[in-house]
Amino acid sequence: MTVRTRFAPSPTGFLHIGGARTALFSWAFARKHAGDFILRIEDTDVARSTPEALQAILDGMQWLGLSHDEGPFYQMQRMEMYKKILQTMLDNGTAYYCYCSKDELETLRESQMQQNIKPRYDGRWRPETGKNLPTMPQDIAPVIRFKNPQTGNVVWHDLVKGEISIANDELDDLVIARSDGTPTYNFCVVVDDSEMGISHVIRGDDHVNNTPRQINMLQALAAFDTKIKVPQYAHLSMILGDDGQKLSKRHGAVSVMQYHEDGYLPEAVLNYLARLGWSHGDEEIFSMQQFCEWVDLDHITPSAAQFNTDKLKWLNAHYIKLATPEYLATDITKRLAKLNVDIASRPNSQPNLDAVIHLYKERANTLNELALSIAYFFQKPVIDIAATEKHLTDDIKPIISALKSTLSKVEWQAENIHEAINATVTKYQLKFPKVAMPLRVLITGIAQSPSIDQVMALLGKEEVLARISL
RNA sequence: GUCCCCAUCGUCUAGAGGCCUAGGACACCUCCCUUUCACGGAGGCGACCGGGGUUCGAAUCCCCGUGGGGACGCCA
Repeated sequence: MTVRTRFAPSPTGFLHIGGARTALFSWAFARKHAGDFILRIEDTDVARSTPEALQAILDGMQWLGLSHDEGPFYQMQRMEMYKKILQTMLDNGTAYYCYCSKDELETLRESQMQQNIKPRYDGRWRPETGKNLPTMPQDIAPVIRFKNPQTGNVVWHDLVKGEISIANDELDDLVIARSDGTPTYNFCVVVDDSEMGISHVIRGDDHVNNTPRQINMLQALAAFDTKIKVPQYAHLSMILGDDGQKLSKRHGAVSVMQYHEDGYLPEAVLNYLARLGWSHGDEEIFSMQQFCEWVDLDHITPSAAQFNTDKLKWLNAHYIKLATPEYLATDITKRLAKLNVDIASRPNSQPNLDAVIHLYKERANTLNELALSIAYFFQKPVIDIAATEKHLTDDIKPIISALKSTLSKVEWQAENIHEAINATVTKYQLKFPKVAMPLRVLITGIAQSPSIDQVMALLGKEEVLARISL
C-alpha cells in the first residue's frame, strides 16, 4: 500500500509551531515510505479565511523545506464534488435535512448544560420509520445532518495513543452542510481523505473527538462505494509553551516565521521539533535526511510536550557552528542591514565578511546575535563605558600608546600583531590580559571578543590604529 | 457537567517485567582549557504522581484515586 499523508491547515492564521510539527511528521513519514505528502487548504470557513494567512502558511512550509508532492488543493474549489456526495447521502438516507433555528439549538444546549448532560442535538428532525417529524417551518433554510449510528462503539487503533473507543450514544448527528449549502469541516475531511487516498491521517490530538464521527461517515460512504477505506490515524499531542501553558493566539503562539525573524536556522527548528515528543534512543542531533529514515509513529509520546527555547537555542548554536560562512553570509548581510550596517555598498568589502563570520560563528546562539556582535567591524564600536574605565586605566595608557607606534610598523598579520603585543607585555613585565583588555575595549567597544590579535588582523591596520586613540 | 486522552529529573526524553544503584540531552553548578567572553573537555546536582493489586520480581501489567489536558459550534 502506498503511504499518502496530508497536512490540512485552514488559512485563518499563521503556521505556528504545533502545526509545523504536525506537518513535519506527515512529511517525514511519507518520505520514509517513499509515499506522497499532500497539502490541502481547508478554506470552507470563508468568513475567517484570508489570503494573508494562506501566504503565511505557504511561506512557513517553504522556509522549513517541507515540500509537498501534490496540491495545494483548495476545498472551496471542490464544492461540486461535495454537493454531489451530499445529495447522494440525502438520497440513500445517511443524511437528512434539519430545520432547527440557531436559537432553538442554543436553547436546547443550555437546558442540557443545566441538567449536567453533554450538550448535543436531540435528533428531532432525524427521520425514522413510523416517526412523525415536526411541521416544516417556512422561514428556515435547513442544514444537512449526518445520520450517526445510535448504538455500539467506534473503536480504532490510534498509531500514537493506542486503542480508543467511543460510544455512539455519546455522538450526535452533526451538521455536514450549513444552511447556505456549504459543507462543513468534518464532512470535507472525510470526503477528501478518502478521495485523495490518504493512508495515514497524522494530525493534532484536538481531533481525537472528531475521529469517531469521521469513521462513521466513512463507513456510511463505504457502504455505497467499496473503494472507500478508513485510513489509519495518528494523533500527535499538543505542544505547550515554555511556561507549560497552552499556546493560544493570546498567549505564546508564534508563527514559525518569527523564529526566522529571531535568527533561528530552519535546520535547528526542524531538528528541535522532530525531537519534541519523539525520540530515537539517545539521538539529539540529526539531519532531516536522517530523520526521514528514522521517523516512526510508535516512538511518538502520547503526552503533551513543553516547548523549551533554551534547547532550541543550543541546537541553533550547533547548526550555526556547522554552517559555512558562505552559507550564512547572505542572511547575515540582511540582518546587518536591519542594524543600519550597510555592507553591500562597501567598495572592497573590507573587512571580509566571511572571515568575520568564521571568527564569530562558534559564539552565537542566533543569527541576530551573530550580526549584532560583528557590527563593530563595519562601523564605529559602541563603547561600554564601565568596561573602558575598568581596563583602560591611566597607568596602562602610555603603554598602549607605545604599543600603538610599534603596531604601526608591523606587517599586518595576526601572528605579527600577537608578537608585538607579547613584546610589550614582556618589556613592561605585565600579564597578557593587562594589555589585551584595554586593546579589546578600544577596538571592539566591549570586554568580550575572540582573540584580539585575530580581530585586529581582520579589522585592518588603518582602522585599528584609528581606534587606538587615547 | 459529560465523554475522551495523558502522567519518569525544572524541561525534552530512554525504558516493551529482571539488563535500573533509572540512561541521554537542554538548563544549572564545579573544575580544566584560555588573552576576556564564548566554544570545547571532565565531573556534579536532579525524576519513576499517590494507593492498592498481579508476580519470585513492577518505572514497565491491572484497578482506584489525584493532577493535567482535550472535545462537546451552521470553526477547523
